Amino acid sequence: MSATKEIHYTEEQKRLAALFKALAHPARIAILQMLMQHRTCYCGKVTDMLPLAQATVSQHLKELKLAGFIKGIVEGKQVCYCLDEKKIGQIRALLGGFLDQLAGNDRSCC
Amino acid sequence: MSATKEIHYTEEQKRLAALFKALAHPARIAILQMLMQHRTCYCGKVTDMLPLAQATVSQHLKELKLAGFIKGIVEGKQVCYCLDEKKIGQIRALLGGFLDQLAGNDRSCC
DNA sequence: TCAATTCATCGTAATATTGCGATAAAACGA
DNA sequence: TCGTTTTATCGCAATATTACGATGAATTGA
Repeated sequence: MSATKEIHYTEEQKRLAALFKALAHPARIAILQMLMQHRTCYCGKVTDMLPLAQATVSQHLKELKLAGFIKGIVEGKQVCYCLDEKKIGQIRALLGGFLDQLAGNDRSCC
Repeated sequence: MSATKEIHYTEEQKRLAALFKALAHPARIAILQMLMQHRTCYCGKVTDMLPLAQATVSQHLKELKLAGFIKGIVEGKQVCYCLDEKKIGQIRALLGGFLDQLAGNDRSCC
């Protein structure tokens, strides 16, 4: 086993992968699209619009929140979820930058 | 259970999620970055540069290929992997479009 | 206070992903 | 032909994800 084998992934690689992973489920895509379109973004409303139980939706919301895509503001009994525009801007720069590099590359070897 | 509960995810949501999932692992990010930087893109070379066994790398390459990011051209004993620029262009348009929508949104409710 | 509502968390089952060694398949060179 | 090299696939173990019902915590309204 060569020395390079010992090298771990870079922080950037781990960050990119984690962000992509947060988007790697149709339910989470659907939630984000929902938050783009509606103002009504209470957890219950989200649950109504997805083919999932409330506990499962709550879990997906938690993941999106952890990754920085959304924030949840407690409003009495309910929790209002909405897009975290500031963080999404940063995320988009990161992920978009990666995709641009990928597409902008001109090193076809085959 | 309401009628809306029966609704499945849209094809677009499933497609986006599947593409993001292909990028949701640091090893696959590393492979793509490697293919961006080097011309040498044989499977063995990729294996040398990752902290993974050959069988595992082969698996990751397969996933990237299935998702459309790379193609593998058999050259004698070896297989030359490289970015599939055409498909990556389409993928970038799709994923980038989603990210742009997400970021371009101005409906903060909180 | 009490019941109802809303959401999060816990425990758990089912499934998917990741990783590896062993092995198969294909091509090459001697 | 035979051994070597390169890559893919198989089988399996470990871990992670997904989903749900049950339950807990907080708030509201009666």
